[in-house]
Amino acid sequence: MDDVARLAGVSVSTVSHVLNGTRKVNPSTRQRVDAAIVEIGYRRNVVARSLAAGRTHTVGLSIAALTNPYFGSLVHAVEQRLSEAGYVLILGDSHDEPSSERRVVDSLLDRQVDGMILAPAAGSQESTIPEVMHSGTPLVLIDRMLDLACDQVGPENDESAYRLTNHLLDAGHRRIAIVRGIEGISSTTERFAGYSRALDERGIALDPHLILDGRSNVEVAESRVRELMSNSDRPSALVSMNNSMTIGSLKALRGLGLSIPIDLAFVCYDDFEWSALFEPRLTAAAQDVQTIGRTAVDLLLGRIEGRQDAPRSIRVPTTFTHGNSCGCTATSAD
Amino acid sequence: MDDVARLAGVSVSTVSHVLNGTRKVNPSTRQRVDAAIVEIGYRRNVVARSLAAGRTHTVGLSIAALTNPYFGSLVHAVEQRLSEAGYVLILGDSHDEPSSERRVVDSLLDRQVDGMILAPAAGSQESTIPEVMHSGTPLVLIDRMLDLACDQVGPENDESAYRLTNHLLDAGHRRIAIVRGIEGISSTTERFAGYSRALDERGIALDPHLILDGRSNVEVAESRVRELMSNSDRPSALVSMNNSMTIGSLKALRGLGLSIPIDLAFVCYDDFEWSALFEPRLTAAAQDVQTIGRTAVDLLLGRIEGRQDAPRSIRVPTTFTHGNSCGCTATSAD
DNA sequence: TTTTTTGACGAAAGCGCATGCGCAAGCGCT
DNA sequence: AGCGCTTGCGCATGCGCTTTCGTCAAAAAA
Repeated sequence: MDDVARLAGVSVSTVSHVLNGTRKVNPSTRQRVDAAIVEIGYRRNVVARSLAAGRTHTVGLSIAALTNPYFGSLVHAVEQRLSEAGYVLILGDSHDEPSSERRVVDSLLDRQVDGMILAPAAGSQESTIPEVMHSGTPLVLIDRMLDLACDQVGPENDESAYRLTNHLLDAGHRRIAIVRGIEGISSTTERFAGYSRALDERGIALDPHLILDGRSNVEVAESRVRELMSNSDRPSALVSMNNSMTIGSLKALRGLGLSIPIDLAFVCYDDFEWSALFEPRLTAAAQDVQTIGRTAVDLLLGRIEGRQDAPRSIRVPTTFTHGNSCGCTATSAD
Repeated sequence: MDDVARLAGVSVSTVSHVLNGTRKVNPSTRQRVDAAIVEIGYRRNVVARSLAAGRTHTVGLSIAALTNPYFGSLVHAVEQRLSEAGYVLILGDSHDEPSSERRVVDSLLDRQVDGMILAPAAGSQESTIPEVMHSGTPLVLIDRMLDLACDQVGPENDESAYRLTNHLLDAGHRRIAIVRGIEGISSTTERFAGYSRALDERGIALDPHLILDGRSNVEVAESRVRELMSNSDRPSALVSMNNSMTIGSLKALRGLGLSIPIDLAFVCYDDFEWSALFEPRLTAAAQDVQTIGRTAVDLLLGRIEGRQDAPRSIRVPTTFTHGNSCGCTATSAD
């Protein structure tokens, strides 16, 4: 920048101002500066700029498990919105482990991110999120809701699970099994609550044998479902609580040579891009990942801009898709 | 840091040195410093550190299309390796557009990334990659190979496509159609070359009607395949050149009520996590995304560390999976 | 005792920018 | 001519660190 200033015959502050448009500069001067910039091939140093200005135009995203395509889409949505707003994305994966999450978060904080979006790891350490809040860095939680006073955006869980379960109940099923996701996160808890509520309303008691913990891991889900379905007293229906659980379940069923919906009615939370070409078509509650991501970014940018109102907690509704995996004949049934 | 130094009764340089372990410090002093750090709740400012030290410990990744799950996995592999090495990932999406790519790359360069991994956008501007090379920032190209003197790592294309095509030829097919990906990238060119070569070796001329350009877009592929298969003189086999093309093709076939492999033998480049539960099971050449990502990072870190040898160009082989979509009876046939 | 070596640390000069403060010149006005 | 006002720009400080150079005392060698 010194060189540019010298070549253009102005001071560095003027160069800085034409670069940022932070104050009026005489058109002719501006041109000289621009020319000098091109001639030298000058490139601004954003690190120095960040240090001097106290802002990095950087947002950190700590994702729980990049392996999950759901989070992949989330990253995509977030990146897109951020870059539109002139921010840059720093990505970290916590592998759903509290200690990793801690490292990621610390690293992001050290890097002076202007804000942070966090998909809490399962069993996220008590201290790490409060640490962020305490640091003053704007924060919004995504996907998994916590009982904390900060902005959050996630999918509608309870009602969607309730609806899926009810759909099976309406079709006459009474022994409905469930494969849950990983423990300790709101998604799992709330979706399970919706399932319980639906059963409860019909006076059906929860049967522990029908409650499977797939721990959000495809292999685990597969083996649990395989076990369940190898018994003689199989359930007549199964509701899967997230995409990994669905893949695991389907693998298990396929492995056992069972077919949907003949041997088992099946509905699931989360949908897939390829579900349209899958037989049977899945009856599912699909998340609107795009909206979740965008909303989170908008919320965050608002805070960065200085918004001071009370924390908001936003739920993005799911879309119910009726396929034939549930085995019911209704077309637009509920 | 000033505060810490004051509280510990030492100079800032000592604090810096205990923080970084850059010179011997008397244990008792070190403890005083550590205590002061904890007491104050001090957190290092990586931005200032980067400015002073001239290194950011940051690597930029410009991906061609985050929407594609393949790139999602790539991001995951890269992030993992980087974080193991103590680096942080800055992510940008070029949406397969040269102008976007330009912006992303410039932004990364401005941010003083220590190195950069780039999945070139289709039709990447002539100038943008040379710009990076010229800037002196270590660079490795990923997924799509270019005719440039820099490190590159991508999948084996030609041979894999050759093998897939040959597999169909061996089964007796003679009219074999192909859905290609987006133009102007090595993956498309090389895979097509493999296809051509296979046909050529059997003395079969290329039939323009059987060469479909899906432009790496699911919808485009779907409509092209639909067109093709609506004709009376259908091919007896189809080879799809990447995962989006496969989804598009399958959608089209399903839409037309055609079934694989009865109405059409099908093989594809790229495999899916869910392909195991898909009927028919796909005969496919699967990329080893994990290896590609890791290799790229290792290459890059080497350069960052100062390696100066000639640019390497690494091809990661694919894995051939024999399903039943090809309609042939052989079990381990080729 | 004197000299050399070594270990432990401080002072200060930047790194490349942003930005508050201030100065000078030009303007219309009284 | 004197006044306030605007426009256009330079000076200099500081953002929070790293790192070179140098100091000083204690230990080792002479």
